[in-house]
Amino acid sequence: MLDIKLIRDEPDIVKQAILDRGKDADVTDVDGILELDSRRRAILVEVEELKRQRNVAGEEIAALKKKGEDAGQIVERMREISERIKEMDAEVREVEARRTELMMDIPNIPQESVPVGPDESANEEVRTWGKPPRFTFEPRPHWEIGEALDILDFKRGAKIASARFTLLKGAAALMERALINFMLDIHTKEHGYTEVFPPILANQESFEGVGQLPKFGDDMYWCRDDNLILITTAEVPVTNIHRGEVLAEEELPRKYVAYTPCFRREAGTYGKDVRGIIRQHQFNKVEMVKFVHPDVSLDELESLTANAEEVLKRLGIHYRVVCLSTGDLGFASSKCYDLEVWMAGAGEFKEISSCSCFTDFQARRANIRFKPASGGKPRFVHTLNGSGLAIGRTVAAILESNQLDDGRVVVPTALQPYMGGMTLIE
RNA sequence: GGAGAGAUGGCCGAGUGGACGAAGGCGCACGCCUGGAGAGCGUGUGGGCGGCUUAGCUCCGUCCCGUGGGUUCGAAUCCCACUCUCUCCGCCA
Repeated sequence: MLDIKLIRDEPDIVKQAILDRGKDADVTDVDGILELDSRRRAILVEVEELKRQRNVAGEEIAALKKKGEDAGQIVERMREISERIKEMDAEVREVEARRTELMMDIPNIPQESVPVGPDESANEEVRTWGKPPRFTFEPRPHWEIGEALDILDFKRGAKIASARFTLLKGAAALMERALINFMLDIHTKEHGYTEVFPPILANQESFEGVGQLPKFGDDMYWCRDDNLILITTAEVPVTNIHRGEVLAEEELPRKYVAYTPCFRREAGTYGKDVRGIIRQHQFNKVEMVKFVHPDVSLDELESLTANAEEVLKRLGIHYRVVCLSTGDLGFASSKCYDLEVWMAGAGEFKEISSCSCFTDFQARRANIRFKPASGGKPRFVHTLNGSGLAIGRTVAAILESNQLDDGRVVVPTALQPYMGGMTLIE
């Protein structure tokens, strides 16, 4: 959520941001908010004056009664005022609710350094690492490799659950587990993150706190009987660790890393990535989340991205870093780098991590603040998060990058200790 | 799932329908005291919204005692619903 003061003072900046983002655009909402906001304040001034009168009268009544005198007249007068207050309070509540509703749908303001453009075609490649592997044969996509090795079983995954669920067997299951440990170890032991294992179901407030509700409920699995939702990413529970809290400035930055399964209905992606394990309803992910001081959030985005990149470097997988354009930027994000890994079999780059700075957008929704060390009022922290990395896609990338002409797959050296010394999948 | 208890300021803890947001204590901050520290003494110690002024960090108002409603001229205090925590029983990885 944006600061109402920003919308008041700089409505044109907000409108421009909405236009730059393209698709969610409805600039008239800003005017609607401004109107409701001034209505709200006008009523507030009036009703607070009435409340003041009520408080004064209350003291008078108490004093009169103490003296044993009759306060009937004042009471009678106050009865009317109270009635009026009740009406106006309800009005304020209603106006406020409508204002908040509109505000919840306004996306974050992109950073100035974010390229302006309508969609992913305007994204900017920031850097690349490594080179695409060369083959003396036609490299195959991971689903062919996986089925041939009998480690990816799509048919049975579908039988057990539905399409876009995959049964991992043998070396694939082992690699999945190994990658989780491998990544967690890097981030906890070398990058200074604290490991957490959060609830995999979260309530509605938690989803609202990170900006996934009310807008994107269609993509979630709801347990309606219990009013809980399967998390779409660890960002949801981990960011909400500090919902409603005031941290000490000295506690910043707070850095967490979590492995969790993630669940997405992938509504509206029919026909996209239908083969393989790129787009699944259930997938594993290691996620980094940071709570930082507002002054350093963009630096923290760079280091967060570097932390994610480190995993790919250790695994020796070719990738590039892309700065998303305004049109491709997530709703809550002010700046975002995607790490795209080279899928040797498919011959294209695929997103494997998304590292975002949300400035105070999530913190305002989730009410996460810090107390400045120099004193003064609490301020909103800035939040960031990034995958480090999506596990399934990493498996796919390894299978495709490290395949041999006979169908076997070389286990990356760095991962071998995590797979019981296995060097080759055959 | 059944039965019961409870939710007050950073923490502990009192609280009557009407007294700067609330006794007391702890903690914390500043000051005094001290050669220094401690003790002691003194002062202070939350947040949201809004107004004025256009920035007072020591202005004014309003709201906040789990959350949301209700009763009342007035509610932390009475009523209702919900949420959470704790104890016991049952079931269970």
